[in-house]
Amino acid sequence: MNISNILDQIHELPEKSKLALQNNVSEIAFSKGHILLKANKIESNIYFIKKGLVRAYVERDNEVTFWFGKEGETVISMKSYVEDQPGYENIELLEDCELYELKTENLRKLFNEDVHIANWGRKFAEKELIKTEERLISKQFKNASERYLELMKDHPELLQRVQLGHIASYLGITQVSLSRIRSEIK
Amino acid sequence: MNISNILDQIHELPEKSKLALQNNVSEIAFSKGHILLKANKIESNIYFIKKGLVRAYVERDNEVTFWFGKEGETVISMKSYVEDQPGYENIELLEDCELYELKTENLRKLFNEDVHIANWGRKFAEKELIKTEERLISKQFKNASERYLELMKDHPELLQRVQLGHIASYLGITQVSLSRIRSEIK
DNA sequence: GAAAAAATTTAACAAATGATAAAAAATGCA
DNA sequence: TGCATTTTTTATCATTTGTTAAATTTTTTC
Repeated sequence: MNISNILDQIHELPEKSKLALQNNVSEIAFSKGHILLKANKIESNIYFIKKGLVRAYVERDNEVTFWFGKEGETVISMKSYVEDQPGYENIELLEDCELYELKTENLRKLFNEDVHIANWGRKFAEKELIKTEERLISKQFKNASERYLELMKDHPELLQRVQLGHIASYLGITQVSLSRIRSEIK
Repeated sequence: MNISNILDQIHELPEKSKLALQNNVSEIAFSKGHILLKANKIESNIYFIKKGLVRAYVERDNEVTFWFGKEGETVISMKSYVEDQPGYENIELLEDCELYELKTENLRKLFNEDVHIANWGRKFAEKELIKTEERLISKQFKNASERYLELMKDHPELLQRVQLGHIASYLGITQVSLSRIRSEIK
């Protein structure tokens, strides 16, 4: 997935604005297991995933996974990006990844200079918001097995690429409960 | 809470841009029980709450409340606003309300014309996103009584203004469970 | 202020999920 | 290939939350 497609997929941009963004993007690769963003730290970059898979998790007694990101998606510490404050999430690579890197600082400059890029950034946040809102609502009505079936339907490839412990955590249940649910479904 | 404060609280705006926004805002009042936004309908306005309290809920077998809005907050069907598609939420007034009304269509025009307003819209979505993300994470680690205590701490006034059935639904539990939790805490 | 309606609590039992431990299966690596 | 490690499943019991119904309290209305 190339950077031009990724940017357009968020919101279409005039050629000139898109180039301005692309000029601030560099490519970088890390291998599986690498921690890309760290909790309790102000992050100064955002990343677009060219290839690979990552997860966001919060540490408490246990680790709670609350997001998976794959090709075309954006890796970002919202707290850093929006409020310039340390975020709560760690981002771990679940596969070797190729990434596009963009400095938040440069993006902010572009937001102030170019109305198209400002609206692109607005669309980005709006779309993320809708996804998050839908998950919150799903969590509020559906029990664990319904949420599992929903995930299988919407993102079947995740089940191939992610170990079940992380999936269970993402669904808000223990791995043991997920195993039980899976055995009941068959 | 006046419109100028509300707009600035989202993100500060140069005087000229703020006036451009304010010129598109009109005042309107409805009484308790009124349904301000309807599910399965493309909404063409957004509202800022000058005075009063509302809730957003989704209908299934039962009603699930997933948001409360009070003075200074924005009432919006994200699906309509972002994707021009019918939203899933109803917005009901829990108290008599005074509102500022803004046509989505006019706001969109301003987004394209004024970089300050585009960035204001970006900040709005970003801040809403952070709030939603925090709720999702809270839902993922915390059990019902922890979430109740958190709500009591962060928004104690809600408990005075909203009936417990709605609070229970917002917390993702039944009213009976909430009663049990409340009796165990005392 | 009394009757009616609505909201909240209590109780008893059912169902879903968690915790812990052990067994089985899959994966990684020498 | 075969051993060690990690992941997943299974089993048992504990805890939390849901369901239903009834009792109590609060609010609304006449």
